[in-house]
Amino acid sequence: MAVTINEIAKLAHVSKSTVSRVINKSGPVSKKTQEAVLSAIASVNYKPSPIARGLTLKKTNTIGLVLQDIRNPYYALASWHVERFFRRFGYITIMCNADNDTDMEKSILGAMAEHSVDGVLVIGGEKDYSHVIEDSGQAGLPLVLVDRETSNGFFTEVTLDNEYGGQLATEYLFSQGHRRIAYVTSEFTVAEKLRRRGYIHEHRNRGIAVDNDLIISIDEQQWHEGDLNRILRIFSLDPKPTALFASNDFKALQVLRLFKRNSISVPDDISVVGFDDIEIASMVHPALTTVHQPIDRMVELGAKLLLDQLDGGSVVKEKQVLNPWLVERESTRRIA
Amino acid sequence: MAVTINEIAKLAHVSKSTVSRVINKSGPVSKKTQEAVLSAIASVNYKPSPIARGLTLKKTNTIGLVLQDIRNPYYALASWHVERFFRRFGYITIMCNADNDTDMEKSILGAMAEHSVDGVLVIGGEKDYSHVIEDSGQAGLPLVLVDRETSNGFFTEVTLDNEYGGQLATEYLFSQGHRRIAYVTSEFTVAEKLRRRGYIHEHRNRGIAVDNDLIISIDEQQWHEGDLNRILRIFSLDPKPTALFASNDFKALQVLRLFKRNSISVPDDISVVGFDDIEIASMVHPALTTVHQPIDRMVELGAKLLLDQLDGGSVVKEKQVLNPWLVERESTRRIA
DNA sequence: GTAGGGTGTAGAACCGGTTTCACAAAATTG
DNA sequence: CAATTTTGTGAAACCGGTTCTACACCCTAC
Repeated sequence: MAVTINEIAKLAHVSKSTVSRVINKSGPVSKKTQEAVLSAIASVNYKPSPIARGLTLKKTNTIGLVLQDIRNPYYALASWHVERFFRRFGYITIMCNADNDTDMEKSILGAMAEHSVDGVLVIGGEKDYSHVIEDSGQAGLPLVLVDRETSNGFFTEVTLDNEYGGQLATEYLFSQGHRRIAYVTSEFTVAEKLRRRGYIHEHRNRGIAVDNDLIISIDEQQWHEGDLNRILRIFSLDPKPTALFASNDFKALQVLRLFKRNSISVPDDISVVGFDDIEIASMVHPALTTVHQPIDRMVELGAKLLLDQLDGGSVVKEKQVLNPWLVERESTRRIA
Repeated sequence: MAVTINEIAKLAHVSKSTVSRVINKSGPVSKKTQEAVLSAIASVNYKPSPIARGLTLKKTNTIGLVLQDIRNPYYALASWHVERFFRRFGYITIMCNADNDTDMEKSILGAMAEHSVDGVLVIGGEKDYSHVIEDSGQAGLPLVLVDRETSNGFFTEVTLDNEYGGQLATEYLFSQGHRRIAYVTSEFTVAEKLRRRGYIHEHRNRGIAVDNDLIISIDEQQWHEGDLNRILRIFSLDPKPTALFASNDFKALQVLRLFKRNSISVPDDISVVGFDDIEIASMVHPALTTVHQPIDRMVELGAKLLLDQLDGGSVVKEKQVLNPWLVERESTRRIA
């Protein structure tokens, strides 16, 4: 179908090895033949096949991207950065969703190895990663983990300091005069557990006791009537909380909606802080004060580390931890 | 690195052609040798390389997905469906963002052809597609377009009946007793133009004159102060509109936010209808009444058509048009 | 009993590249 | 000017598969 190296060789009256040399500058070629080959290439718009090339070079210029669910804006944004980054360096990105399923993830990793990706970037996911060590170790596949906490030090990792983030949100609310701060979370993810730790840690720093009645953990993706009531019940506590910290923006938005329906004004009746700073956070009313997670930087750092590995650079089997920061918007206010 | 067909051949004391025959069931093999080969394969966990295979078979089990911007939830959802669909059939999806740039799109298509994808699915994008005909035609690459209006009939296409959708929204508002309906749009996309046509068409059907003062076209991605004021000015018209139709949910959400800031109640003071039914539409308060675009079906139909083409089935160079439907939520109400 | 028709298998060619090797011609050196 | 190195090039091997061809073997049939 497409034009091959042999035809170029014929056209330029040289051998295919010479053509290869010209293309890759991999050996001495006289000025004259080089021009002949180049013009032959140009005349038929020849592009060497990455497949054939990959066969001998063991390099496909393809990287695998494993994420949990592209429908989640968090991963969508991350994958946007990944694809953009690697395209700049001539790589094509293969994207697969693991849907928070470890088995799926394993099979995806297998498929990627089969398809001879040069390296894999894994973003997110909560379970420990030891089960893929043998697979990836066996394949010797360069692997970088972004936003995935693991206990072992086998991988190159980039994560966010979630505990510090939880502390940041809490500290901010304290600084705004709040003393009773509710915390809405789930115990699904490692990140959320760490954020909770930050919340508690900051209370300790201030010498303020943590009231467990203020911590509402809802272990459901979809909130039901009962869950909503549990949140509303914080208003019958004495003294009432004046602020609420949600373990992520998605939860914060649902809280915002709940309050609106029940004619509870934010931030007049209660201040609300989220976590992640997803795009919608600035679009709702009141716009959400939240802890910003610099996914762009995390992903780019991860991508860069992977690229370094591919280019034969030193392998950094090290955890890089980035810091979040607080973005002040309309959902919080200072109180007396 | 990885184990090859030659080692299997050696292990099973047969030739590599026999191994190939066993794997692909492409020729007669005795029971005994088959078992020997199979057990050799199992013993070392051999997986044939898709790269080497692709070289002769000209089939890579890879499909290219071109979209405008994965950060847009619309495309994110679409790509989720695409990836899921093709993975079921053993295909890997390569995803690239064109960022609404035709040149970029062209180069992406080139890169995909180079990487020998078996077919390409293009989702969205507004410009005419004729510029890629020569490229893709030359490469003979199977290509399916989803949600991309083209004038020529060169491609297999799946689109939404946007005009009907515009009509649907308008008709619904009429049926709820509204007579003065504002329309907020931009003239960027073909889809929006068609939706506007539906809005006008439905007015004609009802014998109601279209008031051009009610049509507000803002040709900016990001709305500024002046744009917002233009929208607010509809309330000084006489008679005031009682409903507003936005050409997409993103605009509708911004309108909702604008109204909230100006203490205009939705749906009490004015009803609002959007278009697309993006996920956030049901999460805001009041939840948005909108025209649902069945991206899932569109994408799956497109993917299916592409798959048919890959499997050597008949090529449907035909435009398939799906219908949207209205989803009633909280942002609209019946008036006297 | 031997010609004809399947099986079952190995060997070789091929896919489209890269790379090693050999060798001739040109350039450098003593 | 002979000896040696450098430069330029083609032939061949290789990457890991698939497929075509050839051939041996066994079975049926006339």
